[in-house]
Amino acid sequence: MALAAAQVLLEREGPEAVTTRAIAKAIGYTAGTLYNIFDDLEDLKLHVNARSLDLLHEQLSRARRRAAARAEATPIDVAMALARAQLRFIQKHPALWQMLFRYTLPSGREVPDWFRSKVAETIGELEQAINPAFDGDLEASRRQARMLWAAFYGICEIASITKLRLIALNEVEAMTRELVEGSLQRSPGDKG
Amino acid sequence: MALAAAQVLLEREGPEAVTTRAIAKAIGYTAGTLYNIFDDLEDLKLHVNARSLDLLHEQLSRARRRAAARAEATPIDVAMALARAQLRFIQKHPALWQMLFRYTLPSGREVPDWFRSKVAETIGELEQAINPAFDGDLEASRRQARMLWAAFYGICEIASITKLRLIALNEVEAMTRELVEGSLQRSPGDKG
DNA sequence: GGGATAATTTGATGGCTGTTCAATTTACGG
DNA sequence: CCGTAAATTGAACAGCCATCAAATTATCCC
Repeated sequence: MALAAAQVLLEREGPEAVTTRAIAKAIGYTAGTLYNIFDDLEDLKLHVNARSLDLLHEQLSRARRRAAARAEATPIDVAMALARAQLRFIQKHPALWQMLFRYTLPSGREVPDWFRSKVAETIGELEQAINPAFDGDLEASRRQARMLWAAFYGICEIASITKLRLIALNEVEAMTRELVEGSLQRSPGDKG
Repeated sequence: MALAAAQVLLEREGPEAVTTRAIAKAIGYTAGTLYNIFDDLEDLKLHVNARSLDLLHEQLSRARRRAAARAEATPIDVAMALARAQLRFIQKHPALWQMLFRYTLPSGREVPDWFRSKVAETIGELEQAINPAFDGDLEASRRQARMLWAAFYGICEIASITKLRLIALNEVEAMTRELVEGSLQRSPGDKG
């Protein structure tokens, strides 16, 4: 499968090694053949990202279910379990993570709907995690989940990607805890 | 100046239009000449980013001073003023913002120290803003500032860059307020 | 001013890249 | 076994970054 080969190339030699010729050679074909399967190299990368997203979603889902199974688990506990699971994913597959979110499409191209849905489903795990804290207010839960996920995403990005050394990796968990507790520990209806 | 030409190209035709030939043509030279000034196209982009960062820093600094001048201004107010200033920058110069933070260096290349310092100085504005809330604990203030900035960065990214339609632009301010209040409204020493 | 030296600019070139497409090879059904 | 359909190829095109010897321009000293 071309996607598997692209993924291996991505993880082993970095994003710039994902070229049509390299992928084709890895699966014993020629560059032209890829254009019978995918519209584009961009299209191929999108499908690689879809696989990564599925993998991430699966691991998050597993982590959430395991954390939620404990009777004494608070929404904060479950959210933190999700954060830790995502951190494990990032550390285990840094190249996949990088391609998945830091990659930007050429101007004028849009992310297809089915991909957007995948992302929404993944964030849905966090929504389910914090849902109990919003007794029934699904809309507030959704909003807060997206906010939390985006904020956590930012922390991960600043910490790992650019190697700016602004946030050390061992600070991420503490910062995330601060973030999560700040958002969930106050009573949900509290508008300041 | 080559940097100014590159910036115009970036803002007018997007990141993929920033090529050696295009920049050279814009300033009436040939591609080769750029290599007498910069090591690399990567090096040139780095200097473009440095200019953008200077501009952002200047606008943040102005916003912080103006907000802090008001006697009744709380740290939350000043932090929110900074967030709004940064949002204005992103909306006014989307391409600069994109190149500034979403751009990733080829594997094996590091961000130089002087650039790291610039970023740290910019985040320093937020640190100064929230400093009064941490009565004297500079280290805690620094940590919280970096956390807040990274989280806010994540919200901006998810909202604007990928066009995932997960966060609408008019939700950003409310989410940021939630974020800032959650982090600053609890008493600083409060560890849950 | 003139001539030697240094700095700057160029144009051609090499090795990549994604993408297209006619020609060839392979597979399949009658 | 043959004819049609599908799959694959390899050459080619246009663009990219980067290099470097050659040509041009500027500078300085006499």
